[in-house]
Amino acid sequence: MSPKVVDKQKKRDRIIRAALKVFSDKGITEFKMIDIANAAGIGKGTIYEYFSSKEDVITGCFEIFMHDFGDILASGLGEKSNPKEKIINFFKLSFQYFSQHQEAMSVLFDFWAAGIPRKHGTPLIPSMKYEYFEFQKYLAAILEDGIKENYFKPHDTQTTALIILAVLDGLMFQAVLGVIDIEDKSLPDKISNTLLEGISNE
Amino acid sequence: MSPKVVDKQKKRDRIIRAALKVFSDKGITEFKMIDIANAAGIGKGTIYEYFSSKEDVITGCFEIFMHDFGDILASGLGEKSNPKEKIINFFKLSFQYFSQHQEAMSVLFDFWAAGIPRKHGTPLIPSMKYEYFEFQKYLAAILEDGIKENYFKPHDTQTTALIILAVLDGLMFQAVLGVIDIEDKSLPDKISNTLLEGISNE
DNA sequence: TATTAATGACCGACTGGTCGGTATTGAAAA
DNA sequence: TTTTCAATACCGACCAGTCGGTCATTAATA
Repeated sequence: MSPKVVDKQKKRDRIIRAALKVFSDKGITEFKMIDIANAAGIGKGTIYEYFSSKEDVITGCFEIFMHDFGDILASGLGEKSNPKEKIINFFKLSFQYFSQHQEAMSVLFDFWAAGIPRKHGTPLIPSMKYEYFEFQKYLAAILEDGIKENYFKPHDTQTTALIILAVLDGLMFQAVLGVIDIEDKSLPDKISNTLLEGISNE
Repeated sequence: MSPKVVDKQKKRDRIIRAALKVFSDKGITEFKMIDIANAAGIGKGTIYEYFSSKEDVITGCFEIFMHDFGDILASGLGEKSNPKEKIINFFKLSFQYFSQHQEAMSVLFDFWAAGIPRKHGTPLIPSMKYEYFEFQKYLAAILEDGIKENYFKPHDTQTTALIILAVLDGLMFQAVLGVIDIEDKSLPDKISNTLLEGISNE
């Protein structure tokens, strides 16, 4: 009377991991459902037991992706370091994460593009804007602390937070393009130094 | 004995303009050839008189796009201004261009994603990396001048050039996402000020 | 044996590209 | 001036291939 039973969550996760791998090989615009099935070692129909549609797989992956990355940052930027160190570490941790998950980087840009609102129709990933605001708030809070504690001069922290995110986005793009080397350990320092000290003479 | 003759280049251009409009409505991953035909007021078959394939239309548009933008920069950053002003103007001109061509911004990210190399197969826009290097060289040269003329302190100009491009990429993304307002005239100044002076206290 | 999980053959909607035919042009012939 | 005609431009119905999603069937489990 007891039926066959599997760990639904675990299997869903296995499909997502397979999907992320497929995304990095073929890109979000090119992959087929059968690719994921093959990568996960299951039948195509089985995917539909865990996801309602192709779109659902993509958004599911995006959520896992952002969640993972957010966790890395939150646990890496502990309370022990000062605001200046936090900003430096933000870049270090990001670079580290992406160099350990090279396949995630190119996927990121497909997600980015899929989050762009179009004149007609909803973006594929509507939560993108929300996620972005979360990161902005997080960074702006660090900057505010830094001003209070005299590490930073008073400035528009919301805008600076966006600049920091912009730099990170742009650099990840350059890494995927092959313009910079994500493994270059001196890069995070150079970047944070530029942002902190500027390039102007005096 | 003389056949009907049309200005091939002009018509090709008309198709590209129509395509750019379609791209911004539907995105590069969603548009159909018939969309472009309708937008250009011609038959679908006619497109294939001017382009060999759907892909060819996309890469053709990319080239026009980069060409246009490069021209704007080259003519805007005249020889009369000093290196510091040039950096500031780089952001001003870019913002101006994209606020005047809002439809181009979201297309830019589709291009970006289409330029990303995948493990299997060639990227849709292989010239992306090359174009990026061109912009980097251009900016690095301005920075070198600035160091020589004592506007900037000595630093790694290649990396800074990439940071500047990264900031621009990231901000355009934010604009498309609706996180920042591209019309905000104070933004280019804030950004160049941050890059020039830094945020550190002393 | 009851119940759930897994499957992959199948369906049908969709679309890139083709191609046979039509329209337009302007120089040359009448 | 008018007609002719060959070269070119244009068109959209059609074809062939593709792929997301379904569901009847089978397998596994307790």
